[in-house]
Amino acid sequence: MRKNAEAVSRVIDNLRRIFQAINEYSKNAEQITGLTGPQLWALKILAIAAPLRLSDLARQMYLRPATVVGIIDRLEGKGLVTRTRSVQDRRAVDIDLSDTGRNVVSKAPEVAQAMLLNGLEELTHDQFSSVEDGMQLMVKVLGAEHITPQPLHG
Amino acid sequence: MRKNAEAVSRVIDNLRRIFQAINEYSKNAEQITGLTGPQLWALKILAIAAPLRLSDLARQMYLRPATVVGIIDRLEGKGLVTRTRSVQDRRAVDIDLSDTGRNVVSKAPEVAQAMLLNGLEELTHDQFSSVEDGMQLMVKVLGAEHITPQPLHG
DNA sequence: TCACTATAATTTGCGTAGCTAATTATTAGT
DNA sequence: ACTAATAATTAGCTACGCAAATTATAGTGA
Repeated sequence: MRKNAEAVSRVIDNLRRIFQAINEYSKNAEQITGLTGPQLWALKILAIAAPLRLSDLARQMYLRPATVVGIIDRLEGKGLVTRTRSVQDRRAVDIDLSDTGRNVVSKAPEVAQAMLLNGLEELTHDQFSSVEDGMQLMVKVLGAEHITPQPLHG
Repeated sequence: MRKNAEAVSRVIDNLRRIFQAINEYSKNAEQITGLTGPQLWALKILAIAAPLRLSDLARQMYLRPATVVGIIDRLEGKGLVTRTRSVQDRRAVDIDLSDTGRNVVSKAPEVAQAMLLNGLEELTHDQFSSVEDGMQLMVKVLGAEHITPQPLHG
């Protein structure tokens, strides 16, 4: 179906704005928490699923174990995370949040999340429906239905 | 206005999917072109505005000049970009695309862009209107109206 | 039981990116 | 002519991300 090129451009520009906004919130969260994006991301996953084996955490982050070792090293150095050799399988290591780690992650700004929740609440029902339908269609257009939503690390 | 919590969750999940989809296209583009995200991003900006002073390029990338020096070093090493000392101000350096650079950037997958354009074209007018309105509102919710859209570097 | 293979985490070594602070060269102002 | 400001670069640091090699443990088959 033929469409106004300007309208299409507007949509793409808005998508770019959204993408950048999320990135900006991410950076902001890093400054506030003193943690890098990947570090915060690991903590968020652990907050949901800890304790986790290092390899499982790596899988959930779509990273190689070798990479996650470094991230966990730094988080352990900050006392936010603990390593425990598994008893059943002494090759494996269980990563868990420390009390301070749990504390940090609970206070970590939920990225756009908070602003999003508030903003969405302030829309009228019709507006909200537009957002709902529009986002749904956008996911389809991007072929992103298959994607399991991950935390917007920030 | 009170809303169905599940509906709100769905919207946020879809936003996450969109964010991840863009990131995945980015990674894909990196593999295809053999260039990293920042390198491709610099090229795309240059494709629009070259020649540019290094400091101006840095400004447009929201990076420090010291960082961009490294990126340009690598692009120059690959023969995609040229450095020319400015005649008017011999402190300044003009960065320009080489012919091969122009070639590479023109063939670089326009990220989601191509898929986006096709996908959007296939929507009905009503669906497209939903996307248009929904994205517009989302930008508002995120407070992202002020953002100048940058290429989705990938 | 012994040998072999597979698996989990780690180490090593490399490249890229991002920053600040210091340095060099040039321009502009007084 | 001297000084201050500006443009790019260099030096030195941290963090990611990877592949390949290493170490320790589990499991399996003869």
